[in-house]
Amino acid sequence: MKSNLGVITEKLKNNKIRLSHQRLKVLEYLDENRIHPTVEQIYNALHDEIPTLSKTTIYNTLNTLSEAGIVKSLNIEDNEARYDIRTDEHGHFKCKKCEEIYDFEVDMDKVAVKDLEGFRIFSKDLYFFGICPKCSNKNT
Amino acid sequence: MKSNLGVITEKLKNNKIRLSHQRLKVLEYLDENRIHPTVEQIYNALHDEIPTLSKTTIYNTLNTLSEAGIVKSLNIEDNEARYDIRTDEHGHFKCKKCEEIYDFEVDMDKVAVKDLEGFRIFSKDLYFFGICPKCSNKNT
DNA sequence: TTTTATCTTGTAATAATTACAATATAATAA
DNA sequence: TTATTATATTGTAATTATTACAAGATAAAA
Repeated sequence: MKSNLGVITEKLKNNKIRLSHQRLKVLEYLDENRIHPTVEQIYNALHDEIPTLSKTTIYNTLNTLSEAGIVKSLNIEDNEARYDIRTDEHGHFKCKKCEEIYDFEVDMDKVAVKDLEGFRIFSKDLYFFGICPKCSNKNT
Repeated sequence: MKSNLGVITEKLKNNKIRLSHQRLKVLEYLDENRIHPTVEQIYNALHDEIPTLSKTTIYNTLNTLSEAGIVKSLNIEDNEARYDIRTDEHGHFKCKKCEEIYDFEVDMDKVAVKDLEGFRIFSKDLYFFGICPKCSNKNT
């Protein structure tokens, strides 16, 4: 499976963000692990390869990248941010049992929305909660 | 404007939750101040009236009430929970300028959702972000 | 290669939330 | 009403996520 390093560096260059080793590794990790990881998870995954890596760097990197619109930060429960390399409009389903987060396609324009005349809308977050098929089948 | 103390106590009794002074005050505050407040805001508002009130109590209360489905906790940005006494399905718009949160009506069933066959869905959170009309009109 | 602006790192600070034990209180029974 | 008891409240301390900051390191431009 070929990595998307080319696409990643291109995105950074377009946004005039320096191509540091750490930034590339964080983005590569997000690209290859579509699990909507927390900072902790990213840190644990990259720490072996980059022993000097600091958690502050991951926070700085993700803040820079979300401001540039290259990654999307998710505030889905638990007061711990998660990060998604997909920035196109889609929904997130979180399983209450296994805690896994699934992407799903959604047509936000079909949401019937009254009460928002005169509101300028920049972004839309849609979170569903429930039990995923895997956990539904694991019943006692 | 008559308060809904009757409705509130009824809800607690139905859920076998004790009618403590603190719980009633927190619920009354949420009912009369539809601003989706943080724990901090609730604490500041009630502290004058109940000088011994502890922040831990507010956390405990809100956790109990959300588990019972009497209030809804919102994870809308900033890693600081907000609380809503409305528990029916509706969306939340957060203004990026004034930080105010607005309710809006939404028909979630109209959201075209593929990819969720076999998923049992318990709840749906919809958050919009942008600029509210008040702030749009405050332009330079 | 040199320069310089910016990044990374480690530590310390901040902020939100929870754990816990002692005291207080609501609900129940007498 | 009073006594009992299970549960709630409180204050403090602990935990966890995130940010602030300054010194050293590095990517990009000259």
